[in-house]
Amino acid sequence: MTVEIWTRSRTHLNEASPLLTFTDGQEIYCTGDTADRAFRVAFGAVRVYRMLTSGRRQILSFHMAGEWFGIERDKRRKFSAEAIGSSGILSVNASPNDRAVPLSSIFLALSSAQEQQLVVGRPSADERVAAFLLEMSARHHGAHEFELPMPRSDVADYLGLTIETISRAMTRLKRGKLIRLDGSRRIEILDMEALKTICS
Amino acid sequence: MTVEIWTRSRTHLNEASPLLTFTDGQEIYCTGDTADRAFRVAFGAVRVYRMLTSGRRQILSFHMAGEWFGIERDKRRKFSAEAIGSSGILSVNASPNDRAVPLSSIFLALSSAQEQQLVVGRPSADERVAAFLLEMSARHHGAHEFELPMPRSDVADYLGLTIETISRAMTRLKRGKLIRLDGSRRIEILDMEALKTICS
DNA sequence: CGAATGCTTGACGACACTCAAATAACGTGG
DNA sequence: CCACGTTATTTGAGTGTCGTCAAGCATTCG
Repeated sequence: MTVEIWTRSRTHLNEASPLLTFTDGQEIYCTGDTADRAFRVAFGAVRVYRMLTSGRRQILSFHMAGEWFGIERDKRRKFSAEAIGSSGILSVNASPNDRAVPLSSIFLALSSAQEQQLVVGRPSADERVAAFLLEMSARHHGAHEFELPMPRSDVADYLGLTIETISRAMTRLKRGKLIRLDGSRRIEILDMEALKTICS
Repeated sequence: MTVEIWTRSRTHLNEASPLLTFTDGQEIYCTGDTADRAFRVAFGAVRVYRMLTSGRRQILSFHMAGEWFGIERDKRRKFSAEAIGSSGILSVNASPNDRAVPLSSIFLALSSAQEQQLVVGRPSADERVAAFLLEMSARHHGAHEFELPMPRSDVADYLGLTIETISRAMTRLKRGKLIRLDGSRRIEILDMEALKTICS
């Protein structure tokens, strides 16, 4: 159930962009839905994923404040989207070739997918986790210290690893003085260059 | 060295689309080049890839006749492209938001990248190889029998595996009567449903 | 026919997954 | 504010799978 709070802006004269609020884990859209609208994160975060019949979940992308998501080519959605924590989402009634969705955001989605394709193609767990931390840092404007909005299970399904392997990789990076952990969510990158070297 | 043979068509009044021919392994563009043109495969095939400092090569995508490639967001190319076998390429002088490049091809690139992201995120070699064979079949209009244009080493770098693992997975699928091999390039899919089941 | 290349198969080690337990973090109600 | 229960994360032990190294085989081309 989505609750409409207030109308934030209008991108087109006839298209309202209401701000919807979602609680942690709440569904924003689902595989099979008609893909007749695009979304933008106002606050909080979002995960876009697909379930396999085996029960495995594969997360394609995370989206933070300001980012567009839900841009799909086909009429019916191939993926699902959920809020991570309490989140605010702007919904735009827009077909894919509508100008309400900037072309740059489509290219950004392409670029991100290609980048992530290369990350999960890496053989080593440390490389994937290092790449993930660098991506998260970049999303926080290159900050060396930031908070992960998602639990380990999300990171695991994003990197194609298990939570145990994520945890062990984190521990190795911690022992190597590349990062510092404050709780499991708060990350401080101590050696950015070393992380980049791991990713080659 | 690229050889211009003849002018195939004109998508804009001021933009020629010459047909260029490339030999096996010949470079079409390279990381760092200015991304001021898009390409389309006339015949043959193309691999788009990136080299890591470790010497590892990661192939992002293969492109067959009729497909667009070389569409990148940034001014300078992040990837390289090579011909697979003797290939003909149409070159279009076009910026990303130029209408010479159809929006649908950008969405196709996005969709393909997301799909491949999910394939390489799978833990098992058999799943990746099965997904690859299904993709290749789909590219041949769903044919059950087709010829792979690329060697095992390309498949390996595309799936994030080694040639040995590719070979073993192929052998397992062969032994399970899911496929038949005629040489190493010619594939016949004997049990399409079983392949799809493997991919869940 | 011989050499070169590409593919397959085998042996072995390293690393990630599974199952299991311990610890830490979190939320709730007293 | 603390005690408790719940969930999340870390750590440990053992197994399976993939990568590495090496050899054997097939295919192609001169």
